[in-house]
Amino acid sequence: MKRLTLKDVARMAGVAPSTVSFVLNGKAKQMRIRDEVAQKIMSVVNQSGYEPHRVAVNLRTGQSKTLGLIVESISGSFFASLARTIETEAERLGYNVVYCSTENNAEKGGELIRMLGRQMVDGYLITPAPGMENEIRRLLQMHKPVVLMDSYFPGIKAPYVLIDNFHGVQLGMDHLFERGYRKIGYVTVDVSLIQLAERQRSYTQALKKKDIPFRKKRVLELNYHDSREQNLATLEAFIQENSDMDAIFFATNYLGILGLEAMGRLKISMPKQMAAVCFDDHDIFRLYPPGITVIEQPIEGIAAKAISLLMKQLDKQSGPLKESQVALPGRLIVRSST
Amino acid sequence: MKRLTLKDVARMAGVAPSTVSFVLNGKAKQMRIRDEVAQKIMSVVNQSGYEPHRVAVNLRTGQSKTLGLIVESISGSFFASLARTIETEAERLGYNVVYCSTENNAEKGGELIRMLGRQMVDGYLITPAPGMENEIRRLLQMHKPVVLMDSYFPGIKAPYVLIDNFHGVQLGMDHLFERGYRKIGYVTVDVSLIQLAERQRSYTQALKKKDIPFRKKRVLELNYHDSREQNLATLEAFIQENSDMDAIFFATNYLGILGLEAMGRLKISMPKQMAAVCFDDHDIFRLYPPGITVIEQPIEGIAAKAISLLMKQLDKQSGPLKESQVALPGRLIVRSST
DNA sequence: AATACTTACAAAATCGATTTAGCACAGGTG
DNA sequence: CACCTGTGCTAAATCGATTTTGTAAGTATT
Repeated sequence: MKRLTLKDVARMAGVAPSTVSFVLNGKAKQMRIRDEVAQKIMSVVNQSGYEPHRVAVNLRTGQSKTLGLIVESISGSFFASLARTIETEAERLGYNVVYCSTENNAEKGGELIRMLGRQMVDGYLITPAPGMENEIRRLLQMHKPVVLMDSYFPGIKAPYVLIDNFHGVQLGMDHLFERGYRKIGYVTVDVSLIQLAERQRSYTQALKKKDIPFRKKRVLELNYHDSREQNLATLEAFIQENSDMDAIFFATNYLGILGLEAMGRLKISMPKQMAAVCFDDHDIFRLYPPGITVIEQPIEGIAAKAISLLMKQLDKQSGPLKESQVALPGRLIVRSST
Repeated sequence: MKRLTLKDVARMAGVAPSTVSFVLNGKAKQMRIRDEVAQKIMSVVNQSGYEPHRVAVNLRTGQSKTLGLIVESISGSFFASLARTIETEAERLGYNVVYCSTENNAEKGGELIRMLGRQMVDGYLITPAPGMENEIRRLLQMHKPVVLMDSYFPGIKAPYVLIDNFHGVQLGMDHLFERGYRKIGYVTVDVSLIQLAERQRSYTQALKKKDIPFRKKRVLELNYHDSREQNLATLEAFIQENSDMDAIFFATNYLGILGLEAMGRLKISMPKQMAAVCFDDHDIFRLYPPGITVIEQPIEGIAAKAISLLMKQLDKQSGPLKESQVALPGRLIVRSST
């Protein structure tokens, strides 16, 4: 009934525990174990179904074979896809993943990192939220393997993987231009994330390239800490004040959903009265009539690349990681909102 | 730079490691440690910021202070709310949570349970999928603490917590009756989950109570393994064949979303031509015009109760758990689809 | 023939905690 | 004075692996 231990296996095979360990860890050659003995051990292991005790291994080696995945919100769809890919990818490499969400709360983020540290995860995959700078700096200082996803901090030189935000917005803007839209509004939010800045920069650049004058009135920056209702009201007012707009670009899917609701309330028909493009896809954009045109993030790609960067760090420092800042292209999905 | 160990603390306090351990684990009284010494130790611990090495504790005590949460799909909204509550609740009790999704795949579910077992989680919170019966039975046999959520297996006497499905459907049906609907269809899916059976039973019972004859034609059972497109087509056909229906009850939110799409395609306006009620809420039901009336699951309640049942099992068997099969009432949220 | 070097393992230390058994001293009892 | 009982702690065993060191037997070298 009790768990089979290495010692048991050793006794059954008539050898010392260390010998079994060597064989199981592929050091048979190195330790000059006879093939005969190694085979005997392997057969005992297979028959008995012995599996090493992870905790004991962890204690001895200091390797937990566990990765920590810290995301903003565990309910987001971004996380959902991310988690799936990361989990399967990690499993393939013999790693487990523990998830944590910061709920957009820097304090909680730091606490989580420390908690995971105590739990002894081998590496961190983080979608950084404002305020987590110091914790991440600390991780780098302690030479813990880290990869950031979706965003990064300009001052901190940690490897990261994200969508090419500039290019993504450009795709959307080009698409709008192609369809003949010119009076294009932009809705963003006042969170100091680099990717939001980048997206907005791309918006203004796109206008400039088309020689369309930038109009401050056309840009709405919502307040992150305001209530949903309040933001909805602000957004409605913005749309009404810009009644001559023919399209709106939403900087995040949260904003896009808000926009859907606002336009629904104002009985503005899409795309007749106003077109809409949103950065980052969402279930609802597929289903909501008439379907919203979006820039889709290459989430699987991001996850895969992030894991691979992390593994490179875990792999007995194989040099200081060149090409460690990666931006993957997004994809335009055209639906009926444009 | 290195980690502080118990031994270090002991040396700093001028006592033996065991003494420190006793004090830290609240066994000072029991072991007759003088208050003076205990206080000295505590002050050293606080000043040095010592924290016990979880892995070592785990190895010695066999307690990982970790719970395994296994859900169908990590992207579902049910999971999202569940995970949040469970995580905070667990943290409060000094436990960590690792998540896993079965992706509706029994084989993967079993594998996960075994993986978690190797990882040595102390207890399991599971939303069971068909085919996981044996793995769950095995857990019970090994006297592993388990609590099922959202569903259960009639043959297996494991504690579970779920919404009162019968009552929930009744709420929805009563609401439909109240609004004058009589020709009510029912859409379900052919997964052999007890909660689906229960919901359907409630539907037929509700009709009977109102002396409305049950008509087989009004019930559609979609095929789980069919593609989304195929099911959509089947559903459209069903709606067209039952053009005299005045309302549809969808048994799950997945089906409800499918229904939304079907009715969108058929240009059936809600609630004018046909009303809709769906079991289990979803973001989209709030946002999709005109808003779908739903039975909301008391997810937080389920999570809290499940944790508490699990803790009772972890608590040095405090008797064989009476009141271990809990059904919590759902709540009707009336929106404009009825 | 004595020394050195391989070979093929075994023994023991180690990771960082918990827990059981033990030990020295003080005070009380017969 | 011998014996027992508490007190207040320490020493050592333990959890289940990995890894370093040790060692006996056989072969090669001088």
